[in-house]
Amino acid sequence: MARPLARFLNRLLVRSELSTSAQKALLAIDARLLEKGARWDIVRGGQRVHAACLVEEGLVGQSEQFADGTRRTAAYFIPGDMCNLHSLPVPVARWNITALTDCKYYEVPHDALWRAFDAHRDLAIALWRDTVADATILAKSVTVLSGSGARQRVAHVLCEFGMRSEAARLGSRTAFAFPLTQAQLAEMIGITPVHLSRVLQQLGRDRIVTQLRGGIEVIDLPALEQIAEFDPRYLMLDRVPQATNANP
Amino acid sequence: MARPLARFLNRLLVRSELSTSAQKALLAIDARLLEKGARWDIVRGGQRVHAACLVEEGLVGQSEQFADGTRRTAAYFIPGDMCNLHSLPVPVARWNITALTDCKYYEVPHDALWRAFDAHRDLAIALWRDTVADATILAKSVTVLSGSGARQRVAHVLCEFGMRSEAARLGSRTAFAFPLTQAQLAEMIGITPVHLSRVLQQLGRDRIVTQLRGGIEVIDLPALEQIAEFDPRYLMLDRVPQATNANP
DNA sequence: CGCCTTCTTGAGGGTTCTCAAAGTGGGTGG
DNA sequence: CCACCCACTTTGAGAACCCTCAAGAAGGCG
Repeated sequence: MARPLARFLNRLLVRSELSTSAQKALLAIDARLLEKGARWDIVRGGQRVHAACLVEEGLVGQSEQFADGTRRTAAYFIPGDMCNLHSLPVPVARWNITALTDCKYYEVPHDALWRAFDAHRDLAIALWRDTVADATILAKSVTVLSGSGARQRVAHVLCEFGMRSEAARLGSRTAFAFPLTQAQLAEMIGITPVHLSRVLQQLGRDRIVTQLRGGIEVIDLPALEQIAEFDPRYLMLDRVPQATNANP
Repeated sequence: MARPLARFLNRLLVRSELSTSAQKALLAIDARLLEKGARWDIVRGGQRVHAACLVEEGLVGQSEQFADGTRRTAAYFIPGDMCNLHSLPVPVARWNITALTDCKYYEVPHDALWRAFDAHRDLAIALWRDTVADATILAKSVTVLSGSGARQRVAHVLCEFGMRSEAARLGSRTAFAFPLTQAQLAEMIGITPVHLSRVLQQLGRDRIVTQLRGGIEVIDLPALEQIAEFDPRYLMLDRVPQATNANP
């Protein structure tokens, strides 16, 4: 694609207004497209990072390795997400960035992003805001994990994944690709694969969701959202009021 | 105090180098000191926010209200933390900011922060980095909640609270004020108060921690850190390499 | 066809929850 | 100084949820 950052611009525009000059500056950035198989570590914790990773295809996770060798995934990223944007202000990685499935991603050099950051105040704020949006999703994960049982956790992640897929124009909130294995999903929501399998079957028997090959179809979205107590506002998919205070 | 943001500057300096002019600009910001009792909502979700809140005394939480009236706290803030810094790039609150104990805090007007942001590039990056540090703590909470039992959760929050208290010069990592009730702590780590009580007693019987009046004393820090699998690097308390790419 | 990964099913056990009641301690007013 | 009240903590017993272990079924790919 001629404009590697096209999808990322689309994501930024969901949450921020951007001047045409800022948009052009972003689209002018060149980036290398890489392709890796599942379980490839794009970044390892401790590394000095010089580029951010823009997911183009597949799914990427932010995970941590524990003493016993198991991994725990704190967040996932879909195409259009800059999974590593926080590496710009914090260039030493504290987390592993790992391909959860086969995937393609762009390596966007930090210095190009810094130049855009310095040249366009609205873009600088949009980038900051984007990392805050990711943080809000993490905060939501904390409350979901700390306060609900397996059925609600599953329902919530399905609601969120659908909404994010729709916002990224990858599908609709009721029918979307879902390439994770049950083992991966189970680990993300903090239950065992065995129990996840049972919960998904129950949701199927209740005629709320069905699993297709590598995809999810939500049959009864209101019911699913009620189980999840899903309130999509935390995703910030509406354009929030701008920080209008201009440089005096 | 003549310089309301003195503690916040201290926190920023833990993670970022700042030019003396940036430091002066920060210290020159004036802010109103407010005092509120426990359970006071400093900010309610949905509100348009015009000031960030710098905790001066007491504990502040970032929480969400659920349909059944219960609250779930995703993060806590200690003196020196700007609990609301993300409101600068995202001025519509998505969370409640609530006094967990009686507390004092400064209301730091957004426009003053924006002026400092615009005038000092290093400060702008330090502010961004600070919100990323908060996000990293949230990510850590996700992995702790999704992957461990009650004993490890308790151990982890005690380790983290100690380290953060020490970094903020409020105590040491083995002896620090801890003004939360067991009910509040239980809700934060996703267990019931009843069970938390039992876990704390067991930690006491094992001679690992003792509870004082409104405080914690860690008797056996290595044991506690082992239970928690605690690795303090995620707190970013060492000064990370600067993003040195200057404006060309 | 055979192997590999993934998903499913079953049974038993452990952790944590719920509900209820009693104990503790600080603060207040008599 | 004592009595009372309130919020917080502790204790106990039974139940629910989820985990562990193990084995079998299903699907993709050589």
